[in-house]
Amino acid sequence: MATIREVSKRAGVSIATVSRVVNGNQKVVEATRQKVLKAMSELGYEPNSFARSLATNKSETIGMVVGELAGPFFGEMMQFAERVIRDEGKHLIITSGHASLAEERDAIEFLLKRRCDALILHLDLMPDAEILKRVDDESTPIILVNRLVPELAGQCIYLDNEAGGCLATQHLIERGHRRIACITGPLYKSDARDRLTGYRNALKMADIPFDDQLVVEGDYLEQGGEAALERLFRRDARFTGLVAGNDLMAIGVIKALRRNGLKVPDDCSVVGYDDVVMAGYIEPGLTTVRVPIEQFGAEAGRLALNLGEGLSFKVQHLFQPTLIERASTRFLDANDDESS
Amino acid sequence: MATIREVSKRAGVSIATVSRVVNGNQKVVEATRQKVLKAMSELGYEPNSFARSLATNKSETIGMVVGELAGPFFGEMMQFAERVIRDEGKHLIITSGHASLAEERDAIEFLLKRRCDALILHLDLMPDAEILKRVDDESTPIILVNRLVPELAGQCIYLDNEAGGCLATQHLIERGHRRIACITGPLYKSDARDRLTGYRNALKMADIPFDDQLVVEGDYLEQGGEAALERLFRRDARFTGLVAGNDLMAIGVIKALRRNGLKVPDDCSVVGYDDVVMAGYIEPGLTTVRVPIEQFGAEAGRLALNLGEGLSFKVQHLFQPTLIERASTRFLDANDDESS
DNA sequence: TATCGTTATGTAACCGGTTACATGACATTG
DNA sequence: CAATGTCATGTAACCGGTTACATAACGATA
Repeated sequence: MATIREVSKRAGVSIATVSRVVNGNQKVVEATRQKVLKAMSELGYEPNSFARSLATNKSETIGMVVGELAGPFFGEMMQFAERVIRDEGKHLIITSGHASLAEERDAIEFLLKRRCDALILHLDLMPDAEILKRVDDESTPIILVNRLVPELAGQCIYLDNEAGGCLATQHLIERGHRRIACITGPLYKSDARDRLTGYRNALKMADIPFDDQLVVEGDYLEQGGEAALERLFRRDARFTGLVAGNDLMAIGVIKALRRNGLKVPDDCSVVGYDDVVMAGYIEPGLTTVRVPIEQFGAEAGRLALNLGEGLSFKVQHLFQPTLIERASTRFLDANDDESS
Repeated sequence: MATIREVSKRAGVSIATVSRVVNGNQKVVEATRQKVLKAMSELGYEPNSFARSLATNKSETIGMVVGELAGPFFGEMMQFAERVIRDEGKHLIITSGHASLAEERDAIEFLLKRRCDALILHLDLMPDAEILKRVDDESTPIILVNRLVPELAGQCIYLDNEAGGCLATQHLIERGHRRIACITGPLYKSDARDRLTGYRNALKMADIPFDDQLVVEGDYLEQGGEAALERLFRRDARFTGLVAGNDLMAIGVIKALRRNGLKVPDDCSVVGYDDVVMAGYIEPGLTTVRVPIEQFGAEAGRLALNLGEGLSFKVQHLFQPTLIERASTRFLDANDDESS
């Protein structure tokens, strides 16, 4: 593998001149430039990225931590982030937090050691306080996706989850439902709390009294959705519609309803949240709140490039959810009443 | 950020000694070692990975090219590969080939520039010859996943696709089907050809004559599955069962059958291939050939570590498919005959 | 006690770039 | 024509590690 010195010798110039040609940021007379380019291509020269990074203290690399590498949600986010970042000739290193706080910390350390120019973090478990401390301690810019830490709003890409929770609930209210159950995500997560607040707001706007017997805390997992539904049944809660904190739980709910001999949407309308790929494939198609995950990825990538590489893309931080209507919700007929 | 010289000064030793302590490969007297460790932790020293890579010409990084970062197939592969690689303290850089030959080339160049210690490639479009040439030219070890290039068998992790195609077909034959349609993947891909060969073998073993009117070439996409089915219909082909080259096409087929007023499995049994997550969620659950994608990921990771980092894991190269029976296939009754 | 071998540690060259500063060629100006 | 400024290019220090080789300290042996 050719070095810059070999190129300089062959072109009959100094290494500094070769460096200038390679980086194209300083003036070099055209004739010299051509000599250098010729020598470079003859030798098949490729600059050594380690040497460059050592000298410049820049890695041209963005690090990313996701919850799971598998799973539709993260896949699309990575896909779009990588696009944006590679288009600028930078690299994306992805690591997984594997859904545990220790692993999240580990993944971050791992990327910091690599001296990434910026970090895009999708953290499920790390509390705000710890994130803030890290941001203070480290000089590496940190971008947070799908999460709003108020003190760090300028570094966050997030969804208006209150609006999303409201949207899902209003969809059912508009279709005549008044007894609407809610299976939330884990309430230590702000997005789960926000979605619940949206649910309450929608009820209030429709003058439907809030009934805490209709609310259960879930865990964002499919099994958790089933379990939450069982809990509602045990309470003898009566409802004609249900909003789930995410699609996975909604899918669990639909399965559990079916197991109990109930049909969706005939006996109960169900709304999900996220619009994962599967939502369009299950039976019935899941009505859900769409999170623009591709845009999350792309914008997080751009923000990382801005903060870490000194570029200046325009970045949208706050996104609004939209409702995707499929077949899991229906209008309540005049003669329908409460179902279990 | 502290450097090795600062640590050496603080500990009152030379930089070489610090380096020895950090790498732990040469003898250092325990008392000295402790002094160095103390200085290191007091200064919060982290070795600069660029400097190290520059000196050793090793990056401690494995590069990976996948077709798409999104999508269930690749997600799981990445997940398991990353696990294995990170457990050894190495890094995984993932880039996407974005389903185009130019992008596959680009992705490889990209990783080579980074001087990865080994490359794990999931290449859809690059022909064998080009891969062989690259392997010859580059000194970086290359691992191929889900693909067998005969000359490079020791660097491949692959499935017995002939057995898989046979398995899917036999499943239908055992259930009384004799007119079995086959929608293949793109036949320039060896896996698609192998699966087709498996289909033919199964027929031969059951003394069912091969009928090329029952075979259509597809493209491994959902839409392509629908289109392929339409083509079978236009031929007036009659069959009671169908094996698809992958799950996506099988899903397309099921949709198209339903659009034509036919029920699965009542009017036609359908077998997929891959066992993607969705296969378990669609209605009816898809009977399919399971590709052990997690193992592909893990083994590819281990092989990369062996070849690129000098480790010596035991690696399994060839995997056998298994059949997952769900609800999209059924026994043919005595009174059933040909459908559409 | 002189000599030798062993072994922990130090010295310095090297990896391959970037870049501040020096240099020298040439044009411009009084 | 000397002085000055401009600008392309060269020189060399530096980034922060690794490691071959040199060195010094010490114990063993004759």
